[in-house]
Amino acid sequence: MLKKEFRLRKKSGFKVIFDNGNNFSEKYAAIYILKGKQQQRFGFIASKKIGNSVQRNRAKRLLREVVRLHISEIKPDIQIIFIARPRIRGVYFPEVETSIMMMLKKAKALTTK
RNA sequence: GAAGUAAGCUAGAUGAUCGCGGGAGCAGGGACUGAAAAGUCGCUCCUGAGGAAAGUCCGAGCUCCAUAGGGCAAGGUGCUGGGUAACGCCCAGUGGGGGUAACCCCAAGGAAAGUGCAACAGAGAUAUACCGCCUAUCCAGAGACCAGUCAUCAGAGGAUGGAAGUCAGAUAUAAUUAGUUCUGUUUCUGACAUCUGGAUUCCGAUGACUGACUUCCGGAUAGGUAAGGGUGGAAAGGCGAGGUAAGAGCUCACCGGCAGUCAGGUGACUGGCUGGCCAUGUAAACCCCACCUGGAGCAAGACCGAAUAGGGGAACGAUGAACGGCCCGUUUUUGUUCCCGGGUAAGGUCGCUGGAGGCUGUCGGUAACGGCAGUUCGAGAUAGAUGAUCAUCACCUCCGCAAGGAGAGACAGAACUCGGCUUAUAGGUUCACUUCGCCA
RNA sequence: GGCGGCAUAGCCAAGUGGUAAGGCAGAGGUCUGCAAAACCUUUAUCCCCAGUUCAAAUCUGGGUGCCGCCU
Repeated sequence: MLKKEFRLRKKSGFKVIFDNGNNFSEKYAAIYILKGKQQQRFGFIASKKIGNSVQRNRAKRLLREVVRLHISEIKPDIQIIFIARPRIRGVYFPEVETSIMMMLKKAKALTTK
């Protein structure tokens, strides 16, 4: 779990990103991404397609863990919404991690070293 | 040892690193967000999912609507007694059903208050008479029997006869002889048996007619009957005996049900005695009886803050609104609906967890449960915490002689809080009991 | 989180305990020189599992899936 500072907590915050952001997707998740001069924030969504509440919570925790471990690599002025997809059920963390990081790199959300 | 029955327990453990929610303490100097209320950012310690947290099916607390009131309607529950804050839950019993048994299951009041429904089949579905059985009368017919008449046939019988035969007698004759002596032949008479013939009569059969009687069959009418038929889930208690024209609880024995009564039990109910014989099923159909239920739900509701408008027009309107089925009653004074235009749409805090709480002991109670004493504090989020990685051990499966290796680990995530029910669930484990087999 | 509703053939659907209407679509056939139209035929685990009843799509209980309302 991220600190509250880095969470998207308002409905309008989500709405702005959905309306103006770019979207990417891959096997385990889809993302909406918005770059600009805002506070760095992240949101996580798991719909009922994913499964019951245990499976939905598990999906969001995996995505949060990816962000937590790699937050220093992500650009500081960016807001991202992660949407879990049904195939994430039963998958272990390392596989999700590599997959998500590949996508973020493709979306140019990482700081260039 | 095998197969079961029942009641429980558990729901991997330990450690390390990096994180998250909550509480307390420290720092209270500051920084940031915001219009404000308020929130975010540091360190230490403590703490952080379940037996079902689930389904939301019942019951309560709590909050608002009136201090939650009355009647009707509507809904729910439904053997008895107890437990409980309450319940549709639990315990103990009663009755019924299942199982060899341990044990399990049952929405189990009333069908004799009334109404409805019971398709198809069947004569008939809550009362019937179709077939059948029985009685009486009538009609027509048939068969058998009786009497009479007629006809035919068969049989018995055998009159008057006929034929040939045998025997006896008489006569004539031929030959013969002593001799009508014997023999032969002819004719006649008699007897016998055979064959033929068949009158009257008798008996029988068949047919026709007449008369009388009885039986049977068919039909009609008037009744009696509910044994039997066959349908159906269900056909007027069951079965047996007596009884009857035929039958029938018509009578009787046993069983079952009902009513009354006596005894036992708090009661459901059980047992005994007596009586009479009537009752289809369905109430998870309406209904009757007893008991229960006011409505909404923490997105309840309260407070703080910001913005704003107590805007304009039209219609309805005290038979209004609160009041969510109706009436009464109470309260309120403007209310409701539609149209036009404007504003807001990233509010916050409390409610929020110490409670019908857990654990231990003891006492009462068959038990559910309750009393008393001691002890203990175990989540409180709001885009919604409880996670990720690694190591060791334990359990299960597979490979392997082994060392070891590989894999799997269920159902499922608090959302105001409790008590239940129901549903999902890999495995592991404890105690008690039943049946069968084997050994001693 | 709370409250409420629905489920009948491929689709739309009627159905008051007693044989599951109807329309569209599909398939086959009749008709036609070929089509269209018309006509005929055909297709049901009444979401699932139990219970009540002689009998359940219907009544009752439990489950599954879908939809809607309340900030």
